[in-house]
Amino acid sequence: MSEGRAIPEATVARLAVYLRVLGSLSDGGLSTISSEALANAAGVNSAKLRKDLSYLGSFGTRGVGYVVEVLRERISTCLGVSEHRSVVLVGVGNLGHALAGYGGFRSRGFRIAGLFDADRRRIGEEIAGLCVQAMAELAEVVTQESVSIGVIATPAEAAQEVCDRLVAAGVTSILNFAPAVLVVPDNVDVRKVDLAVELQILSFHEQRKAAGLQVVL
Amino acid sequence: MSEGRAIPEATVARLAVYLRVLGSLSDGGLSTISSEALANAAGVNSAKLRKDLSYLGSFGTRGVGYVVEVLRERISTCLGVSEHRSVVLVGVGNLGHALAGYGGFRSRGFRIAGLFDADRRRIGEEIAGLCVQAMAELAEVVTQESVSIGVIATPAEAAQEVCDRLVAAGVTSILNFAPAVLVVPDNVDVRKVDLAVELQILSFHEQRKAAGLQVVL
DNA sequence: AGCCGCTTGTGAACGTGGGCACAAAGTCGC
DNA sequence: GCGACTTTGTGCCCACGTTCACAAGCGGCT
Ligand SMILES: NC(=O)c1ccc[n+]([C@@H]2O[C@H](COP(=O)([O-])OP(=O)(O)OC[C@H]3O[C@@H](n4cnc5c(N)ncnc54)[C@H](O)[C@@H]3O)[C@@H](O)[C@H]2O)c1
Ligand SMILES: NC(=O)c1ccc[n+]([C@@H]2O[C@H](COP(=O)([O-])OP(=O)(O)OC[C@H]3O[C@@H](n4cnc5c(N)ncnc54)[C@H](O)[C@@H]3O)[C@@H](O)[C@H]2O)c1
Repeated sequence: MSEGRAIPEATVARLAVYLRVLGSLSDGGLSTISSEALANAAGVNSAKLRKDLSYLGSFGTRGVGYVVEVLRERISTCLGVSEHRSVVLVGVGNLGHALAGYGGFRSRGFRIAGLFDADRRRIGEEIAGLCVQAMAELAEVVTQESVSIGVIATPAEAAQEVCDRLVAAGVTSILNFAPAVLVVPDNVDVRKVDLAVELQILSFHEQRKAAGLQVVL
Repeated sequence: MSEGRAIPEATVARLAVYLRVLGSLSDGGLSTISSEALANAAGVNSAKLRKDLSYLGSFGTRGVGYVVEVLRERISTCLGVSEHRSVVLVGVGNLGHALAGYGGFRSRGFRIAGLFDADRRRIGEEIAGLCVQAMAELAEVVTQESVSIGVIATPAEAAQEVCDRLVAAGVTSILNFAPAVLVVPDNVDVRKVDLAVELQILSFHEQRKAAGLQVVL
């Protein structure tokens, strides 16, 4: 199966996980790995893993497995992180501070090209070697540094406005931490992370478990 | 369709979103809402929304829509957040601080029953009215306060160990922010939030868009 | 060189979820 | 009270994703 084939959304998400797991493994000095072993480490079914990898071409060796370095290379390229990709972060409050200082960004293929906030008092503050800038400078940084991804960590009320400014500046992918539904043009991708939603899903299953016990009693 | 029916995972996730959107709307004084309007606000298809709600029973009024308060009540109950549910947070570093201070927790049905860290220097520190406690006290708090959900915000290396302690203490749902695959018993649910994975998924689509342009040129 | 055992890559079956389209059921105006 | 209009609830079908199972392929051992 060659490169040009459409890769399912679910597969893309797992590829990112495989890449992370391979990162830990190759530190361990392992040079090849079987689908079974990698699948275990990633917490998925081995057939699924093989099918996922088959979308990238077939470069495993039957009877042996996959060469770790080739695999990493292949997945990185597919995900577009074989060289660092630039992101901007808007909203440097509680959450924004944590994100700005987070090393996992860089080690997994991203570079923070700028921090932005609307609050004058925050501007100029230095976090992890970067200065917080005014919103007015957003467009220039996005253009200058070829930023394609924007992260929103402002309050929900400001999210749509910030989103619009990011899109106007040329950003075509947005990761939104604010609990708000964003409206964007067709060519822009949005992913959202809502902590409360995650907890509520867990809560739902707790509810179920409790109900199950009731029946047993 | 009555209560006992199995609710699809995808529906549960959306119910949580509907609940959030209803929160903003009922502040607006609206007493009823049509599936069309709510679907728009939540960014989904109206047929899908109606099907989702139908799993909770049929309590809409044809020709009118749904009574906002009834709807909120119904979804809250289904998700098990009609009264506050207790959670503990382990790992009060950069991310943990932000989470501990986050108001969206409480307003969406959760109460932080305890903050825990392995670092002696962090113990005793007060955040949002709660003191950081030693890991040794974890089990007691979980039991005492009927905590069912644990949030892990420690480094990846410590995640499995922390997870094991949470499970041993009686926690049956875990939200994991550490980039690590957790192994848990069957009766325990795990959800993970991995920022880098989210960014890599966006990056993949950027890659695609760029490839599309190449073809055009 | 040939055979054996291991692992990949994938066809086919199955299950879940999404969306259309419409009948059923209610409201509102007259 | 009746008819026109609105909106729900859902049957049906299609697309996507998961899992099983196995033939094909490769390395290593004799
Ligand atoms: N803190 C958490 O742990 C957490 C967890 C999940 C989700 N969230 C969400 O993330 C978002 C940020 O949370 P927080 O706790 O960091 O809030 P915060 O209030 O501490 O920070 C928000 C920051 O955004 C800035 N801001 C406000 N309006 C802006 C605008 N129009 N343009 C640019 N910057 C603007 C503010 O100046 C502030 O610095 C919120 O939507 C929150 O719901 C937070
Ligand atoms: N900071 C971010 O924005 C961010 C974003 C995404 C994911 N993450 C992940 O979240 C986790 C925490 O990130 P962070 O930046 O807050 O790290 P951090 O180092 O600032 O905080 C980690 C905390 O965990 C505590 N800890 C370590 N081992 C422990 C143990 N065995 N038991 C209990 N507590 C222990 C430490 O004392 C520290 O307080 C990491 O896994 C990181 O990869 C962080």
